[in-house]
Amino acid sequence: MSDIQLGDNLLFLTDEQLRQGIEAMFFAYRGFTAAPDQILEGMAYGRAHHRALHFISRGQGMKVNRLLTILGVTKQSLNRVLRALIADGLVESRIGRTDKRERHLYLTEKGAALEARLSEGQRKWVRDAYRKAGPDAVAGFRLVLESMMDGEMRKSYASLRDGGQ
Amino acid sequence: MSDIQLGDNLLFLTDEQLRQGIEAMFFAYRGFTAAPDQILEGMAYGRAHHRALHFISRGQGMKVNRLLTILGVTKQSLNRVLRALIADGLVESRIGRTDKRERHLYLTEKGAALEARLSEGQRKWVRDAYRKAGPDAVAGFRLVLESMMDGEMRKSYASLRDGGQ
DNA sequence: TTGGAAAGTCAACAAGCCTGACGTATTCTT
DNA sequence: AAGAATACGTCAGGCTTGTTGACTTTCCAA
Repeated sequence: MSDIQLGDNLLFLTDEQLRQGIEAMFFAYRGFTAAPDQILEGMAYGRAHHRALHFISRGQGMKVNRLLTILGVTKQSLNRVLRALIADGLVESRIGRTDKRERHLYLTEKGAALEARLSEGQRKWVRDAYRKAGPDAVAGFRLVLESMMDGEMRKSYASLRDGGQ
Repeated sequence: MSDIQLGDNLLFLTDEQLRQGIEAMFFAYRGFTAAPDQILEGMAYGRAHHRALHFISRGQGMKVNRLLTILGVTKQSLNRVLRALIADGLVESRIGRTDKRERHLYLTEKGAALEARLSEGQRKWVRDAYRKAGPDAVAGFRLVLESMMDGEMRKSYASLRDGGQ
């Protein structure tokens, strides 16, 4: 392919530059999941449980369907995870008041405690990286990640940020 | 925990900021893998095969052990993937000249063709995001990702960049 | 009242990771 | 020369997380 790509703003994006970005993303994501994975190993939970806890924590009372959309998995896949969390008393599933078909998901105290433990480890890890890189880099980091999201993702992302249900 | 963290350089890192970073990483990584996944679906290969092809392409003649370290998986796990790629004529495994225990991995023409197809899709995707975000943001993005890597990862990352064996 | 949406369940399966144990060829060390 | 170490491959079995397909229950709304 072409060696050099000059964008709108003279952005130099050689294939080599892009490859390095791809590899950086790969390695960084591994580190990103390492901390919570380590806490979870030995417990009967995995990454999927962590993700469910995280997003339920973010939007208490969230409907199952919304969680499904955010996670981007099938309901059958989520169901297995959710069933375990509910059975173990980490998540409570309450029937909707106005629409009784809906199930609203809440973390119990026990669930919130585990979520906090997982979250703290991961935040510390991100914070350390942010500190090393500095505030300007962080702003750029966020901007690129947001540019990477397509319409659906950005909607989920924004709704979490704004506390939307 | 604390609401506001003032770092060395007045970096503001509320828990909310950090959570958003975590979520952005989660969503972005989904998009990151979507393009190659789509190309691969229907073929008999998955993400693991893509990764192997990518890194073999980056370091032609790479030893199995090095690929193992980069990927961070067990040899049994890699072996299944590699066996398929070799059987299908995408990867060639040559016995080492100086040390005959070693196997050196090369992409065949066919392997290079698939790798290129996968890579082009992913590079296009990254390039689009980079364009949207702008060069300053890209520099920050890279800096944060590199800050996220621990020692081992950074070594792998740097060695690929420098063409080290 | 009937069609359809929302949620849940069961079954079967695959990818991709893991551990443990073992085999083989080769090279290094003593 | 003998034994230890290295590099790689393989068999067996298991776990998590994802998939599809088929089906039921509950409930809303036209």
